[in-house]
Amino acid sequence: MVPVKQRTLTWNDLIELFRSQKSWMNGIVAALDVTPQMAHALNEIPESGSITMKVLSAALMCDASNMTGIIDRLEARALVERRADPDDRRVKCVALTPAGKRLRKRIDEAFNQPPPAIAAMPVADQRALGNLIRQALTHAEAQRLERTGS
Amino acid sequence: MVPVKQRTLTWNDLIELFRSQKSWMNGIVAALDVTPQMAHALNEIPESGSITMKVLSAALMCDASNMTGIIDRLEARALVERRADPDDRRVKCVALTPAGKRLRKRIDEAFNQPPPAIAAMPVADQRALGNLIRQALTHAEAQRLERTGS
DNA sequence: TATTGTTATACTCTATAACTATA
DNA sequence: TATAGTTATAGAGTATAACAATA
Repeated sequence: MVPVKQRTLTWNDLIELFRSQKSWMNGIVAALDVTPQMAHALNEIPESGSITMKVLSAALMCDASNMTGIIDRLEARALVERRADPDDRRVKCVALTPAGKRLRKRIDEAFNQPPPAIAAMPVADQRALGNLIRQALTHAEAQRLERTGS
Repeated sequence: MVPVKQRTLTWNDLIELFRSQKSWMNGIVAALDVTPQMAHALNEIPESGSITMKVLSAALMCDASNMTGIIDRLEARALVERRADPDDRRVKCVALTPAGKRLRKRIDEAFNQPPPAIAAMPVADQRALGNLIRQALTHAEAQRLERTGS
């Protein structure tokens, strides 16, 4: 009877799981012929309508200059298009093209699956894990608001 | 009474948590004046003794040519040193310098803490999460062996 | 003056291919 | 021939600073 370790979840545990599943995820995005960041950006652009560069770079938590490059690459692939904002001519609105919408849907489906290491667990554990992680996400969001919105 | 969502853990949940905690982690490694990959490499080099470039690149799941660059940067900072392997002159052994050992210890302590979003949860939940994630890690390792060792 | 987005620049990380030196 | 590591190269992501257009 091996005693179960009763330790809290550390950053090391989390990053180790993330790294172990990275090649699975890289394979999925590579098969769709995009990079992880391009996939993330596509996922943040609404199915219909548009999003500004500023909001997009906040969602990807990267610098605005960085966002320019990622959207450049998506635009070169005709997956998105930049539009002028009629109300404020400084602002650029990014919208999905039909091809972008199709790709976004495929990415969305792939990323809403459990990664292989999770899928190998009993379903009850997968659910317990899902509930706990989503609870952690609410704390993360609250802490983010505390940092930025004070 | 809001019903709790009973969904399994998806890749989207996991990556969202990871991204939300990334700036916290980036802050820690930046304060220690290393990049995340440099920190990871330092953590894989044993406290005493050495590790070969090949084993190191397998641990970081990156190409060998990539490993050369990361170790170059650590060596330029005098945190590690390359030694010749007396048994096989093709092999390079990487070992920590005294400064590397000190830094490795600080990294190890930082990464064995729960990230802020986890630390905000009740300790019982943190432990449950730790046990479930470490269970997932054993599945990940089994799947890795299945892929490579068959 | 402040804000949105871009350009210029520099560095890290990433992989592939060609190479050196061993085995 | 095969393996360990490096170099050369190219592309992607990252941040900072300077800039243009607009508010």
